[in-house]
Amino acid sequence: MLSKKTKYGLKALAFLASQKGKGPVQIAEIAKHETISQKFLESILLSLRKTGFLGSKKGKGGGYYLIKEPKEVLMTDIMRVLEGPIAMVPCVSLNFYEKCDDCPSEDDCSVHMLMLKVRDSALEVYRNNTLADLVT
Amino acid sequence: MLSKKTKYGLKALAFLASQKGKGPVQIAEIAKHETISQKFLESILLSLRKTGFLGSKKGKGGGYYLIKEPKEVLMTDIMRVLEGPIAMVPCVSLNFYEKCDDCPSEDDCSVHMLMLKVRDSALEVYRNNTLADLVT
DNA sequence: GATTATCCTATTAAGTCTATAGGGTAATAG
DNA sequence: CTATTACCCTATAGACTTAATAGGATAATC
Repeated sequence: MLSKKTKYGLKALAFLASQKGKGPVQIAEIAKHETISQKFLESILLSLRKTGFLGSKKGKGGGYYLIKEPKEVLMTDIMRVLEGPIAMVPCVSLNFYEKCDDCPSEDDCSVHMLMLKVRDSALEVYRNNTLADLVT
Repeated sequence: MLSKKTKYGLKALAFLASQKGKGPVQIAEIAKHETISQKFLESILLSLRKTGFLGSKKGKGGGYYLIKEPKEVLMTDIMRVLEGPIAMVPCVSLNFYEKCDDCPSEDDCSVHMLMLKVRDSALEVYRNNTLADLVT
């Protein structure tokens, strides 16, 4: 299940991409347009700023804006920041690898190979889509 | 994230597939071999029996056994029973469709199309893998 | 009829997710 | 310089889900 945080984050990013070139957009405007709790959205945008996707400007006329061109922003990078690992088990995660605590051996795990295939198929989608693809 | 229920269920099914032809296998034996809490596994096996994947025999010499040939059991069917929807949002789910409560319109949702692609890619993997593929 | 092993319900402990509260800080306009 | 605007940051609470446990009921076998 996709978390609300990720879903709202994606919607906000897509909205900002569609407003590209019009200067900073206020949280309140994004929240209203996408029907998202403003306070919750605030924390999501903050994390997107800290991870380098968004810039912000304070005070009157301030708001959030995209730093890169939508076409340059891969879905893999967005998803990892918002949702975390793309893999469904830590033992097949590229960026968040961990040994599964309930598995004595990865080679003997009947689930390992299947989840590897699922991860690869998801990765292919995310690698072939950018923020620009969310807008059109 | 894959739930423990699903992971344990898959491991149990794979073990039963590897023991195919040796008669019923006791819960205790499966739990020990896969290092799973026996009581928790009990409830998982029960749900797999109620959904037609496993048969069971009570009393001495009893246990669980596969009903179909491992090659005949598609991963799509197993995953839907154990994990639930394959889609990451209800609005792109084939078997568990629901309108997203936070979306006024699916056509205007920037996330919808992407999640459709992710679902399709996962489906392709699950449709091309059977229980037999977990064993080898 | 004693033993074995599945069947079934209820409950709890832990963790995560979503959202809210309440104020602090910086920039801008006049 | 001061009032206003809008982002910044931490803490916390409520709801929900998951993982696991407890305790016994039921059915089959020897």
